[in-house]
Amino acid sequence: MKFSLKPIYPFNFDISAQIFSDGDEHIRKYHGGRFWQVLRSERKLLLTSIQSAGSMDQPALTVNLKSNKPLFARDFQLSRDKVSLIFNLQFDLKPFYVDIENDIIMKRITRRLYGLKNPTTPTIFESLIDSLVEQQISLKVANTIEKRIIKEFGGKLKIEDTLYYAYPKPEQLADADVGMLRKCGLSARKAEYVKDVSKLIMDGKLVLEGLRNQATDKIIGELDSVRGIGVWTAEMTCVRGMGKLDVIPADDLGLRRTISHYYCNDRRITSQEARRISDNWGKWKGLASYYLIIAERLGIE
DNA sequence: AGCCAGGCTCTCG
DNA sequence: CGAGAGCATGGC
Repeated sequence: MKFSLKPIYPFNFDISAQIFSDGDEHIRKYHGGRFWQVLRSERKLLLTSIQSAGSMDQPALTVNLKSNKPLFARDFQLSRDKVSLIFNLQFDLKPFYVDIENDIIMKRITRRLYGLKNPTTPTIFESLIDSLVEQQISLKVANTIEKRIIKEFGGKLKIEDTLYYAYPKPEQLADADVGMLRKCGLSARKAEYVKDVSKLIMDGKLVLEGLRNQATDKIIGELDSVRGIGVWTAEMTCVRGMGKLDVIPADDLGLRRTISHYYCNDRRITSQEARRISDNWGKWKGLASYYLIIAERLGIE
C-alpha cells in the first residue's frame, strides 16, 4: 500500500511537481503537497499518490498505491520504477550546476530553483502522442484536446467514488474510431496520424522503448521518418518522453520566447539564435531550458 | 470578429 | 524542387 523512495540529492519535490499544479484532478495533478496519477501495471491500474517526506539534501518520498484489485510485489516494483522515471529521481543535478557556473543568468536561476529535476512521461508513447496533438495549435487548445482523448480512450479507475483516468495504450488508440478522435478536437489529418502511429507500434514496426538508449540524433532520425512526425515532434518526444538533455526543440515558438526573455530582452529571436545561446549549455541544453521555462512560470527574474 | 497558436504533409507550378 | 494552402478550436 505504501512505500518510500530515496531520490539522489539535491531534490526539491515541491518545485519539481509545480509543473503539474494546473493539471486535471482526474488525470494528473499536484495540489497541497501531493502529486497523483494513475499508472499501469500489467492488467491493473494503480492510483499513485506521492508526498515529500524528506528535505533538499536528504530527500525522501512516500508513495501510496490504491487499486480496485489486490496488489503484489511486482506492482510496487513497477510503480517504484515509474515514479523514479516521472520525477527523474536517480538523476544527479550536481554536475549540471557546476558546468553552468560561467553563465551568470543560468547560475542565478539554478540557485533559485535549486533541486528542480526535469520530469518525463511514464511512457514514451504518451509524450509522442501529446506532441503530435500539440503541433501548430496553442497549448491551451492542445491541453483540452489531450484531456478529451484521455477521458474518451484511456483506462478508468474508480477509487472512493472518484473516477481517475490512465493514458490510453497504443492498442486503444490504434483501434480508435476516427470520428471519435475528431470529436475530441483533432483535425482529420491529426486523427489519422495518431491512429497510424499507434498501429505502427502495435505491429512492432515502431519500438519506442527500444529507442530510449540510442543516441539522440538517431532517435530523432528514426521518429522523423514516420508520417506525421517531424523534427519538432521528435525533439519534444526526446526531451519530455525520454529525459534527453542534449537537445532542445529550438524551432519551438514558446521556448524561443522564454530564452529571449532571459537572454535577449524579449526581442523575437530566430531558432538559430536560440540554438547559439543553448550551445553554451553544452550537453545540458534540455535541462537548462527547462529551468528557464519553470523560472518564467514562477515569475523569477 | 478575426486571427493566431510549441507543425506537418500534400499539392501545385 | 520550393513555396503555399489547409487544418481544428480556444483565447485574446
